[in-house]
Amino acid sequence: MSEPTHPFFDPANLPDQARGRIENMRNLLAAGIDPYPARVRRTHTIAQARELFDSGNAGDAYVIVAGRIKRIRIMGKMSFADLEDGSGSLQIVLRKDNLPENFYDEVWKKLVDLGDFVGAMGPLFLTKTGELSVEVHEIQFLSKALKPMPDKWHGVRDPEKRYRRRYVDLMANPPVREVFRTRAAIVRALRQYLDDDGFLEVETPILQPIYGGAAARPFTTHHNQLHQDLYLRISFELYLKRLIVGGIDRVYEIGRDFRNEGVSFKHNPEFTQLEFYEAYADYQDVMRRTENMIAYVAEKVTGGHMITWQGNDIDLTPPWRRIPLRQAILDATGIDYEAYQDAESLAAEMRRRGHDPDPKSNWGKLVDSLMAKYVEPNLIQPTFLIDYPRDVSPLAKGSPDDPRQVERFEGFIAGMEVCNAFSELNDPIDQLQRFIDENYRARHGDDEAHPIDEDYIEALSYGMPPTGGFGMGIDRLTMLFTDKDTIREVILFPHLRSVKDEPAETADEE
RNA sequence: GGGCUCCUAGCUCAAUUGGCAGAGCAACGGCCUUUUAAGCCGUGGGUUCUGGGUUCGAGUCCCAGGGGGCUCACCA
Repeated sequence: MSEPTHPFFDPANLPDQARGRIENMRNLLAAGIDPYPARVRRTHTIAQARELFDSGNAGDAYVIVAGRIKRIRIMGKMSFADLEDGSGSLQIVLRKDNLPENFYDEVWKKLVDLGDFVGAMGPLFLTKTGELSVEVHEIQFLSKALKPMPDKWHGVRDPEKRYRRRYVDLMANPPVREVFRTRAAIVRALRQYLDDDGFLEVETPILQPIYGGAAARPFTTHHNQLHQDLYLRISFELYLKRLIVGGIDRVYEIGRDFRNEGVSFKHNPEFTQLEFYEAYADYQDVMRRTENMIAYVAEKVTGGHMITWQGNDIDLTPPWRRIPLRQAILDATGIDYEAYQDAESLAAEMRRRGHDPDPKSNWGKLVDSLMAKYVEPNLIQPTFLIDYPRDVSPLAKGSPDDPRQVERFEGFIAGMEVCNAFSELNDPIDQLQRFIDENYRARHGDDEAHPIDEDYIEALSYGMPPTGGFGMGIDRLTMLFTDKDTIREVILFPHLRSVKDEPAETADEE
């Protein structure tokens, strides 16, 4: 059994602790002990062992528990160690007298390291101080850890280390696991809610020849055999609405979107989205469903409707506040955007009031920037802003009484946009015109504008019933329920720049 | 992309005005059969992110680069 020649395990490259652990592993092999056996005869998870003892039926029967050694306390001829598996942790007690000849001194004290996985066999008992423990008569190695564990008390703090090596974060910082259990519970509750209400879960293409459904720049990729450029989807919207056309009246998808844009505390290049579409519903129906759905999730995850986020107590009980966007911006800035019918006059008014509008913005984007800067951060309690400018909503249905507005809302909690929804535009002629407008913008510098999706127009031409559509970021929702202030804490492997192993040498070359 | 800021032992963190690079945990050696962040005695461990520069002397000051964090811009 020769070891590979690779710098990774070259002792010359290793810190002394890792070197010592590899040495211990070799000594195990030399003693005829397999450091990486194929299986363990585990009889109980740690939680099951505790239940067994609590039931009073444990008696003197031997159990075998297995897990990672988190702490060791050697008291001479007797040792205590804390064993941890996915269900909890349990103390094991070793006495020199209870173990095979020389095992205690030569193997346990010398070759076992913190972080190793072992199986421990023996009866359950209570120590003098009342700690449930296994009185160990036999220890089996399950997996040797060749790297030292982080600090047993402080864990690992450096965010870069935590995100790049999330496995270390998870093993050293137990609360992190809880975040991802909560995240799973949220997704489970959403599925339950929608499934119970007759929604069909589907999966639509991630690789798309034409991207759309959101204002964002895509990632581009290429299919070699077909000589075809493809995009990673930025939304599911246009595919899900094709399914509405096809007669699937209630449909949803939970999956990954990819947007080629900046990274921030609430933006990751790939993120998880829920979208649902409901035929014969409008945005008012969707609003009611949204607040009920999130309240349902809150009940499932927390048992109630109250959450605390960064010190703010937030009440998710329906109904949520509904404020027309126009009113919200008027209240926050004193600007009634309806009084300024084009970008030039609105921008002028904004400048008059001391704002600094982006000169490239069209009217809709100016309105949106006012909302994002002066309204959104203050929407701590759940709030729907309703009735948006048509300019920024190329897929939403116009309001019957105001051609400049669409039937759209966004939901805000804790100063963050968590969802976006509207009455879907189902007039294929209107939709085509909007695509043409977008395409014009795209060719004039707006790199987030939509390309024309002719097949989507084709689909609408077969007739799509009045439909309410909805999209929500699962990551942001998880931030709320786990009281985290950055999206990186709720994504297991958030995007980070890769570390170049090449020194700066190449930088100066021409 | 701009501004600010951080990067020191396996981990968590110190290091005065530029003056021998330290502690706790972890590791190694010893004592210890009821500990639970065990304790006690002793020992080793550093490319101070990388590369230049200033200086008698650089973790510290300057320049360039890499990575992280915050923030602004951007991101409906």
